[in-house]
Amino acid sequence: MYADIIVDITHEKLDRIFQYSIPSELEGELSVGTEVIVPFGKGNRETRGYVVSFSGKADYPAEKIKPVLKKAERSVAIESKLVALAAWMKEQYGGTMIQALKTVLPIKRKEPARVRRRVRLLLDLEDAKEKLKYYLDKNQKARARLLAGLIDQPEQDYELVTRKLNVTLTVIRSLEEQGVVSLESEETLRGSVHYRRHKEETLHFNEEQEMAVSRFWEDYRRRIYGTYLVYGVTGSGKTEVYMEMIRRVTGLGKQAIVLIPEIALTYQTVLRFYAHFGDRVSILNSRMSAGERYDQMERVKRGEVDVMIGPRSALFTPFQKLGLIVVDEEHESAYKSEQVPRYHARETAIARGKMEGASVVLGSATPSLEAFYRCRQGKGTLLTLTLRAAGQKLSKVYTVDMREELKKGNRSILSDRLKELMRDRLEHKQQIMLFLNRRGYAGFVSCRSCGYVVKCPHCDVSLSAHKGGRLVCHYCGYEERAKEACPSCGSKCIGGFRAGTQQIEDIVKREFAHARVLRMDMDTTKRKDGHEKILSAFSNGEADILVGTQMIVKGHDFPNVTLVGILAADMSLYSNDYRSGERTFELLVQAAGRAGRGCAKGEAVIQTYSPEHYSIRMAAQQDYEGFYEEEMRYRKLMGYPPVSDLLAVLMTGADEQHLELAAGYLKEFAVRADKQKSLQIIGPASPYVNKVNDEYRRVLYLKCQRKKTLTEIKDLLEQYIEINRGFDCIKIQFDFNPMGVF
DNA sequence: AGCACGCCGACT
DNA sequence: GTCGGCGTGCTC
Repeated sequence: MYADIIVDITHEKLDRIFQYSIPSELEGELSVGTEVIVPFGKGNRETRGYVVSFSGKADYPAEKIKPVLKKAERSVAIESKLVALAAWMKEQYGGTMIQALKTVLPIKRKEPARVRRRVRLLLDLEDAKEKLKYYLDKNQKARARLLAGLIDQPEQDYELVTRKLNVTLTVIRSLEEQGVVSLESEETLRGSVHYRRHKEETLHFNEEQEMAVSRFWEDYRRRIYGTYLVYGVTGSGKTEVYMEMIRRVTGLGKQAIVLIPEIALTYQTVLRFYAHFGDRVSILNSRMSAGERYDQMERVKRGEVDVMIGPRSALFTPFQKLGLIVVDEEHESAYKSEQVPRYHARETAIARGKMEGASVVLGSATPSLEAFYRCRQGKGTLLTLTLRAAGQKLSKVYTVDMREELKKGNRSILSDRLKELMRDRLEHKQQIMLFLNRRGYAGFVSCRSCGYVVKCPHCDVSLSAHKGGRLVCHYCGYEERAKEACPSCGSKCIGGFRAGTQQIEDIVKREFAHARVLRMDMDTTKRKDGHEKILSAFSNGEADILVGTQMIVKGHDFPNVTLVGILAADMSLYSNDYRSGERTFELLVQAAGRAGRGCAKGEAVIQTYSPEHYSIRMAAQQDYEGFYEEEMRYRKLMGYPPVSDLLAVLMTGADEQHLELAAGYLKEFAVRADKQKSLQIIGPASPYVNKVNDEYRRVLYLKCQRKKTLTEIKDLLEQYIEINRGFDCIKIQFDFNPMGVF
């Protein structure tokens, strides 16, 4: 038995497995995640390492394998807790332990900007020149190079010096010993905000909010650390509830993590947290460089931070005494990682909470079926907020059947009802949002005469028209110039089929000549801060109408918006995706919730071709539980999550026939491995996007009532793939309860 | 990252 | 010959 160990995570060259034997006194003492001390390198330096897995045979000359020295002290336990979480993630979501560790541990990359190591000349010019002459005389080239460089500029960056002057650390060290130079490392931790808290802002609660907090606190005081779902309609003041919970938990000397989907982190929210917790708050976002993130984590380790706010990666903040994890907008698909391990931050938060004795609070106006189901099963406590905090009414929602509009002879993309309401709002100087649900519908280019669609030569998807006559593949980045004529039939009638925001903007401008219209989509937010700029412009009343895609729906408060138009509600409904009903409902309710956040009452118009569909019906009534019941019936019938668990096995390979064959073998193996016949196996099938980057793709779905069985089968598949030569040139990824179908 | 090894010019 | 600087490659 050998222990596979990763040493000293901080260096990329050593980021691989080293095998060690296990001495008899440590037998049975080690497990995956244990932090150990091992002898490493020529001098058998004592080095920190983590047990990552165990193997029966050595992949390395057995006589060269050294034994593990000892277990590391428990003192630096944060890391080993996170390693244990990584082990859980690996087990749950597949992939290698290294991949899991990399997502969990903050890796100190070669970041010149961070630990600025500087080399400084200690001698004055005279002495230095003399010394230089001496080195040149003695033909000590490297030393001379370094010194000459420093005479030129007496203080330089370590990275720069080593690279440009081609000297190694050894040279700098020897000059340091001679007192010629000094090597200094100054620590500048960026990203720490200096914010003076003026006064403790007092929170005002209504009865429901009060109830939610005290229900949570009753448990917490009795050391019951559970999972809670704050189900609160838009505007019911969930953030205040979180803040009060955090205030109480941090009051006990514990720390809290707040996860937010990237897009929902508004400046207003940030300020509120600062106002409350001052510079004990730290904020992470995905635009930060690796160095900046590392700095934040350093501050945490020094105990300078109590509250960490950020996207899913903030979940791995190395707090000593983690007391609470909040997952805001828990239903958001951004919480599912797109990279291996494809973890879901909600599930992983619950796992971490259990491991470290922290409570987990999920929050949403449209909870995921997973979260609500969890409460129904008694694995979580439901805390409901039905009232808008400032006492406003919920928006009134109209559904317009667009088929009827067509019968009436209205061919416009705007229904009569919507136009009428828009006119009214413009008269009253109130603002309007028009939302286009355009998922999976990104302006492809086709021939009007023969129907030819321009596709990417490397991927099985159509190219999207971008500004400046470019056609771009969204999967691999391939680009070509827009075509003048159809390559298939030669017709000149080829062009972008763009029922997009731009078209709507034009129509609106034509219909309402005096209205000021702002558009927000991929094109207009490309530039840095484009997103923020447009939103703040709209917020300041610089426009009457905001036209946009999903991004205008998330998390922003515009008090003067009293009308929301949803132009094509069912566009996301008819994909073959088992989550499409849920996603449509979510989107509609969130969009409708944007209206009437101020004092005036809000209205929303849902335009649809399928008003009878339960997702749309229930959204119009803003009836979450009604939707939940309907949707759960469907999931139960089909055996989809959260009733059953679903494991997608995604296989990619350059040779389609070989891939087909391998996929078939894998399925047969799965059938054989499923001893109790409790699995339902679907496929292998060609996914919707059949080819990406010249690699073909196949997908196999495994459904099972018991999650455990599924992870066991996943382990067996991983083993089978590793042993079998036939899978050498095929990449396999597991996706546990995927966000959609492939 | 840190350490040893081996190459190469310089000095006894 | 041998000493010391310097680049290179390896670490279970």
